[in-house]
Amino acid sequence: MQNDFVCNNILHAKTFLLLAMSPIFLHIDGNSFYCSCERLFKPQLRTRPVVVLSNNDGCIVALTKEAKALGLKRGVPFFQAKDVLQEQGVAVMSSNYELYQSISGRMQRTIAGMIPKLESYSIDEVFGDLTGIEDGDPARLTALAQRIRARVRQWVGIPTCAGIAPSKTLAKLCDHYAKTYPAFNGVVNWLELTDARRRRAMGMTPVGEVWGIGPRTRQKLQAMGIETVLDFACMDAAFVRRRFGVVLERTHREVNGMSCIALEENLPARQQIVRSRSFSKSCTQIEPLLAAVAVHMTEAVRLLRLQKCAAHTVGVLFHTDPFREGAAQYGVLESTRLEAACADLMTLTSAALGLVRRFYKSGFAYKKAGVFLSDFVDEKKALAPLSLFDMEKMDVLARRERMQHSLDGIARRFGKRTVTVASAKLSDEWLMKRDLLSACPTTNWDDILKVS
DNA sequence: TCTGGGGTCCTAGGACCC
DNA sequence: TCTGGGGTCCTAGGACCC
Repeated sequence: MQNDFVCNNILHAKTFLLLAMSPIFLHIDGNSFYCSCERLFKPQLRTRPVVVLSNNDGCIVALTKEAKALGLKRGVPFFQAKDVLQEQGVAVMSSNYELYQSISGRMQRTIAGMIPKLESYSIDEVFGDLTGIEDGDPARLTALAQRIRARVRQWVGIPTCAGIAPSKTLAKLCDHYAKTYPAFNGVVNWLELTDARRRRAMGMTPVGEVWGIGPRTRQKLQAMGIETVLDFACMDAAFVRRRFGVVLERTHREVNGMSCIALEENLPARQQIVRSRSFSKSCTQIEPLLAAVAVHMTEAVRLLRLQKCAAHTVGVLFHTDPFREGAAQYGVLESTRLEAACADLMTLTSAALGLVRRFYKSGFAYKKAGVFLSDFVDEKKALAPLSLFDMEKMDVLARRERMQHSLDGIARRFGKRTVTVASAKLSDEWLMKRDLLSACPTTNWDDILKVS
């Protein structure tokens, strides 16, 4: 009996070890996600190339494959591409994050209903853990991925691609292959590829496509003759570590099929919150800076309270336009540590506005402003440092906290722009330019589609 | 004329301490 | 002749991601 028990345990341990050593990851993302969201409620766009612009309609951040086929590229300034866009009849849209966030939620909830463990990695991407599912049978895992794609397509209306592999980095690479080569029909499963095919695929892919290899590292690698993913995979691990550090070493292992980056189901709380925006045009007065900081602080505090934290440090940033050569430049990045951590709009806003007044200099044309919060503590511990010595101060803070609570309620019920601090209304000349903005039919009653 | 915004992690170097 | 060594904390800068 005892022996059986021990044997069983060893067996279990072995199975567990085996599973732990060979996890299987899924990566799914929306095809040209922002563009697909725009197409969702505008069927007439489905047959046209579409691009979506960054904030202030600055540059192209998302394009459909039809737009890519015209030679357009991500990151190109709008004004440079304007002629081509017009000539080719490309539909051009401003970013509508409210819409994209809402569609993203639908997409991720749909996927979450089909697999046990999910990591929401970005607005249009998820990782899933398929370890132990479908008996680990590669063909059945591919079929599962196809079912997920079909359901997202049907329920949400967004086209996706998927990759399956023993590491997150490889799963993402497989997804890239699925997008690049239509013959795969939207899913590439590393486990189903022969060794020769894997090598051929890696040999055809530029090393910069790997998750974790940015422009800088790509340049350094290329200077050493490393051009493709295959070249990179064949490098000596110790050399990679010595020359590039532990981060790239991890990526190198992942590319070789060794999982080093775990699935993170619960996103760790943020350690800082930054809100900033470029202005639609440069501003020389202090009022737009104050207004922008007040508006950004409202949103920053909303996020802070969402993760149930209080901030001990509050800061502001504002600067002139660095792209304007010859113009006088001035920039500020200043913060202050509060006596006690807090999460109320009044205290944080007045601290931030104080910093703006203190460091503002006239005679400059400002192009961007923002706020940041850091040094977070749990909201329940926020008032602790004061509690014994300064009852009066604590009373004020507690009252502000109660008021903030009411503000939260109003924002939830009537919308987040219903009540705001007066400074936010000082000026609107800095507001973002979004000339080509679409409606928000999934989050705004007034925009709901009418069938008649 | 015109060039996004919001994050994270790692490393190197300096200050300080024992 | 000869001048320690290790730990911690902080900050700035660099690199990456979408």
